[in-house]
Amino acid sequence: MNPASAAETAPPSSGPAAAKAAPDDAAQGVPNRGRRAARPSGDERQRAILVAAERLLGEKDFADVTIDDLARGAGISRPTFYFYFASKQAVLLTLLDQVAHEAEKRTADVFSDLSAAPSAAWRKAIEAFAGTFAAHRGVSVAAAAARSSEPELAAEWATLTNRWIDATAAAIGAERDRGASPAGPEPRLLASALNLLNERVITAALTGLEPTGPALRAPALPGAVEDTIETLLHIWLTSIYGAVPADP
Amino acid sequence: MNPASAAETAPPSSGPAAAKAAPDDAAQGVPNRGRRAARPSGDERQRAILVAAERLLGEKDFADVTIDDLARGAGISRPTFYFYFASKQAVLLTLLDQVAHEAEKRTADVFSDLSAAPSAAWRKAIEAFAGTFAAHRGVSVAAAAARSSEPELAAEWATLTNRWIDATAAAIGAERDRGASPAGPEPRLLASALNLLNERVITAALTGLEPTGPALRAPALPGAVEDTIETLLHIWLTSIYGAVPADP
DNA sequence: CACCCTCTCGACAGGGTGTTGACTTCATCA
DNA sequence: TGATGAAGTCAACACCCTGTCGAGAGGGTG
Repeated sequence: MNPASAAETAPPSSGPAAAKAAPDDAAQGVPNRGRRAARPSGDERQRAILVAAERLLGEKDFADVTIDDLARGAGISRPTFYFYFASKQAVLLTLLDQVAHEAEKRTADVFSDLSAAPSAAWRKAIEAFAGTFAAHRGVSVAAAAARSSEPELAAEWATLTNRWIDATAAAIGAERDRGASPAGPEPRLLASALNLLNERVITAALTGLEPTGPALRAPALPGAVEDTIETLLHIWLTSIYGAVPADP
Repeated sequence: MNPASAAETAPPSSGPAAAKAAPDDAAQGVPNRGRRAARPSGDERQRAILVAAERLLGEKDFADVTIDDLARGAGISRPTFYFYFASKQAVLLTLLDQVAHEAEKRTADVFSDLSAAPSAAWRKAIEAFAGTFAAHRGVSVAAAAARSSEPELAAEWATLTNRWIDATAAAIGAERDRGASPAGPEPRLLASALNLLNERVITAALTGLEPTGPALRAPALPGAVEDTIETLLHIWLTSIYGAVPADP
């Protein structure tokens, strides 16, 4: 049995390492970044830990996941876990890196056609934002939670959201420059607030138990998520393109 | 078994009507989450724990505060702590109750003069919101952080913010009824999003600045907090009173 | 074959949580 | 007054989780 592949219930028998043969693993089409071995390679083990972590984060809170869970999920012992990661947080950090990397692709050309159809473009941006969170619900929720007690995680999260904020601020500035949008708060300040708005509303929707309004309380209702996105879009559009009315 | 732990640490499978309060907490609006009051020295001890907790939360993360810290801060031993509170979380819950109780007063008449000067009224509301957070920075930040792993805390936080959301939604509905504001997203949906916006932006400001001291009162940059509030107000006003522009 | 380098885990140390059971105080009442 | 029982207190314990150490087991390489 190969502990790296799908062996879920890790055999606690430490005696004979059963996974011994498996000689021609590298003969296949997938080159494994140069390293190959009879017993599962370090790369495979490391990936197994990450896979186990993402699966466990779909089942329970990050705080409730122990290092033993991670290790057994990857078919190794707890001390061996420390050969690959310094801590639980380091695993989450790596996972967050992956999400950030994927998010970069997803949001690359989001603001390309702003002048043609602003409303549609902003909607695309918000949906890209929400889609990135939703596609990695466990990691997003865990990172948002652990952020407050883990400075490294907070820093990584900050750089991730700063990318969005920078892009948003640039887009707002461009809209003002071409006269499509009136003056208002400093673009970066407005962009920060709007992105924090999205972050909070979306994580609230993802965690479920939050005060996000009647629509999200009953997720069975069709259109609940669409209503939320529609509300976000309304706030983005009015705050970017609308002017503050004067008091009577 | 302790009298306190019997009441507070509710097993998830136990009776649903578990929040049966002790008969002696009718003197205040704050439910008694600790021990059932009996001896004055006991009350003082309980209060000493709460005071120590709020002080410690001004110095370090909630996760870094141990029960031993709390106990020693109150001049008792660790086991004695359990006579008064079932857990660290129960202490934070009680602190959050106090904040909620105080917040209720603070935000009672915030929307009274909306029709006279809408902009000024909404600003007052946002400042009341921010002021409540800032006045209890440690508790707010700790509760926002622990919320994700403590369902009871999440529920308490939800009822707290739901009060604001209800008031906001009612005010938005009133503005629409009197013709001051155009149609838009469902009032409660919009109110939820706007309140989550405030929560996130304000906690970000609270955690981002100095770890100690009244962050909102004396920020590093003079005017930084005013700018943030101004940005929030801009988003509130435009999203409540502005209409979404049509795409060309 | 000898050597090293990657990889593995049993065993330990340490710190945190929550519980137990014996003990002290003290108000109350027969 | 002395018995009673509830309120309050804590040393010691059981347990869980984290992180480390040192003794290895293999393959790759000369």
